[in-house]
Amino acid sequence: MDETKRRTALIERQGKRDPEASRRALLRAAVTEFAEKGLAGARVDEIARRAGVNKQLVYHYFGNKDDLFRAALEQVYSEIRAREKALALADLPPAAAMERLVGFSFDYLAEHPEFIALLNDENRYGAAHVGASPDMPAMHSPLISLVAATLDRGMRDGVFRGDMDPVQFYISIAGLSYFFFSNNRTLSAIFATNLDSAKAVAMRRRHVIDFAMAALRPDKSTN
Amino acid sequence: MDETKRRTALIERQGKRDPEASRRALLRAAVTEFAEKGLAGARVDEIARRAGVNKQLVYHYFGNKDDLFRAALEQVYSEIRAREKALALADLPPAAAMERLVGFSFDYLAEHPEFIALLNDENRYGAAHVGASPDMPAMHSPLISLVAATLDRGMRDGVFRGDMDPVQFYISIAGLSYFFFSNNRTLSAIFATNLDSAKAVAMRRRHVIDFAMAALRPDKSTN
Amino acid sequence: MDETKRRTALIERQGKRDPEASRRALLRAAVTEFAEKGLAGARVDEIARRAGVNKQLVYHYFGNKDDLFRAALEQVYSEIRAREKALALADLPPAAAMERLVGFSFDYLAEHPEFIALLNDENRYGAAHVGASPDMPAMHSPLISLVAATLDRGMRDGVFRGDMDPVQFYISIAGLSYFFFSNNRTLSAIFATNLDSAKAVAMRRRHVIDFAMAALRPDKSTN
Amino acid sequence: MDETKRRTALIERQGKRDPEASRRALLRAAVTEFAEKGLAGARVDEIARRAGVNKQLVYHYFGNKDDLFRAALEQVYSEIRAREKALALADLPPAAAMERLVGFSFDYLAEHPEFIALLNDENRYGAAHVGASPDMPAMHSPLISLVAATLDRGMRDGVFRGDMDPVQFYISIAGLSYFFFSNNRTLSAIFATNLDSAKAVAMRRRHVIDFAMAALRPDKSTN
DNA sequence: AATGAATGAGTTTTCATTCAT
DNA sequence: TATGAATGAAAACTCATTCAT
Repeated sequence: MDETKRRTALIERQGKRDPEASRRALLRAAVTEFAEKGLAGARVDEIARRAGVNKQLVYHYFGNKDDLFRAALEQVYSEIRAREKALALADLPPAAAMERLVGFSFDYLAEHPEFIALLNDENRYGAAHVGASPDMPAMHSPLISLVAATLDRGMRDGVFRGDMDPVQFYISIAGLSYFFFSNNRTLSAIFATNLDSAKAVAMRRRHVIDFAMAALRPDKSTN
Repeated sequence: MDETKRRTALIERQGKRDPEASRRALLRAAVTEFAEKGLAGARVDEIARRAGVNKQLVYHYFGNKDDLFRAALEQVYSEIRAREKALALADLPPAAAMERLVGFSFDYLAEHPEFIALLNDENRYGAAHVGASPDMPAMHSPLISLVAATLDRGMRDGVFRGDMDPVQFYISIAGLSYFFFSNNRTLSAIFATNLDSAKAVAMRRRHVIDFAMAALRPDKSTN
Repeated sequence: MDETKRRTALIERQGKRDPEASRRALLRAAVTEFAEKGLAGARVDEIARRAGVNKQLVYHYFGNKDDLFRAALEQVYSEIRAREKALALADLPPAAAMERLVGFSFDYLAEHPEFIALLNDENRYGAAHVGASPDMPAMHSPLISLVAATLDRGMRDGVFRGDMDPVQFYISIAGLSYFFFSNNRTLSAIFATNLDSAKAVAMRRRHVIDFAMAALRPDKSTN
Repeated sequence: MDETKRRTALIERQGKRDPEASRRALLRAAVTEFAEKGLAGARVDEIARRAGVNKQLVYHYFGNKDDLFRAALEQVYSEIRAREKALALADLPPAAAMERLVGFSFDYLAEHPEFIALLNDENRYGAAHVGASPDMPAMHSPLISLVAATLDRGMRDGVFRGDMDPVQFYISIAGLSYFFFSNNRTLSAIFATNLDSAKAVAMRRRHVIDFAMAALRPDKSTN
């Protein structure tokens, strides 16, 4: 009895013995640590420390470091997917919808550097974790459908050029933003400016939207 | 005589007693290993093994693992810079010159995955190595001048729109190609296609050039 | 039951799962290894082996080799301090008390060569570890108070000369014993005798006490 | 001819190709490095660097690190021996001679910390190097004869007590000075004073001479 | 569910020494 | 005599993972 009481007190005091909370804390800590140091550079010790739980729980909940990375990756993917779902582009005219999509894509990367970091690492190792997940395409088909539908609407309306492949277009608009953020530091060094400032980011945002929309214009010169 | 011959053979076979060759071999091995595994994942042992020299020579010639990474980075940067210098865009009309520049940028990344890999790692660690190198901006100014000059010529000729910032434009054309290669594996998984095939690469190449040139066209609709 | 018994046996045999015992074993092994080989010559591997624990525990419990040395040093200092406290000199008349102190000082060094060895090393490196410890003076003030009090009593009684500085005196009596032990081997070589024999040690002990007490006598010739 | 000229120029320019000078430089560098870092802590690379010669010369001239240590030890021993020989105590009355001897012993250690450092290391390793040198006792007999002769003269004159063993006495006066210097840093820490200052050294010098001479006085009280 | 202790295999780095000229 | 290159063995320290409770 006494022992039980002691434990209960401990739990209440420290907020422990909430398995789901421990799991969540670990996952959040993993995303941060993997983003900062990469898969190879991240430390299991540090992840547990950040999460405020015992290191062994990593193995208890996730199996091993690699599986924890996979879970972290799925976590960030599912977060962006959820945000994309909420975009409601169908309610907007095609040009406005597309601008919104490009802007969202830019803003999301601006606000989620950990997404970029995890993706880079995953690509370094040949997308071993993502590749092992058979439901990846299904998970992302809504996105490509969204792009395709908006492109279609714009083409039908005559505001977009008629020969734009949705996958290529998606990669292009993603690339315009992604590269700016993922290589921000070396670009800053190369061009001897600080591309990390709020002003530089805002400028880039305008350029990206403008650049994408310009590329999408019908080619009047061929008339 | 025989002794001399034996020795010469030994030297040729094993590449001994040629310090410059040892250094070069280490640097080449470092580029490969760092590209494959990243800074944290790369193994000094493995680099020495690949180079066929004693591990201690890494420390002898380069100081430590970090400095070796810096040297590898400078190596790949200087290689692309050398190629860029040989472009001779001034001899071409602006549109052709720009297409060539975009095409080159794409092709170089296609052929040099190690450049992308090293750059990604450098950015993960906040460009610590590039930032420490004071001659980085100077090293790359020729490139941005090239873009600016070509843009200027095209704008003067009226074949390019008049409001294109050269730095933003450079980042955009680089991003269109870079993202495709750096994230090739996850993109392949997401879209359930193999973006690594020769055919997919050729298609992407056409798209990138087309996309960039389209964005560069003067806006006829505002006439 | 059987399983429990087996486990208990295992624990007793191997000393597992007793963190305090592991720590103590490491500290004891460190004192020995550092005494034998010095800070630079000591091997962390060997310390762990001697202690019968995993090498990593050194880093787990003590941080690094240097901190382990510091801990070993504090250990030997605290041991001699504990012994000094137990001397109870105040109960003896001054001359007897002083003889006892000098004798103790000699005996302690005779029985604790590791104390000398660690001290020598600490001095070689500029007392970096001791210097970093702010409670060193406090730790040793009882000793110097003891010497000062005994000297005072003897001077008041007229059995000691009146102008003896306690710090200088302490250094002198320590030096008379310390040098004999710390340089025992080279002295033996130089004088072509074995100063390590029980007989030689006993002779030296008599000499040291006699020498110190003689130096302490009031100077009758000045009457 | 041309080759010869080139070499001569090289020699004159760099002062190389003077074997004896190289040897001397190495020995001097070895004494310093071993004194600072100890036998285990000293680096052959560093010794060569300090001497300004190629590392291989260490092996060429001295065999290996251990033999170099032996040579360094013999070097410092022979230096103090030379100084002791020049003392000319026989010309002074016994008390003055003895004061001079004690003072010299103190001053030499004050000015030659490297002697103390090398000796400490040699003792740590069980005087392995000194023990291997068969001419050690012979090398030092002049010293002990000097002490014995001076003691004898003083005893005959009645200014020294009659029962002082020369070896014990030598060890005592050496110890009074040696311990102060060898343990200067820890003593400073323990007593919370700086025993390294010129003033503290001068004070100690007076104390040591006084202490030794007091211990040497005939015991008037037994009359 | 949770923990602190413990481990073995590895990783960077160091270093005395030898090689080839 | 002198040198720079090269090496193998070992050192400190790290880290993912498992154990015992």
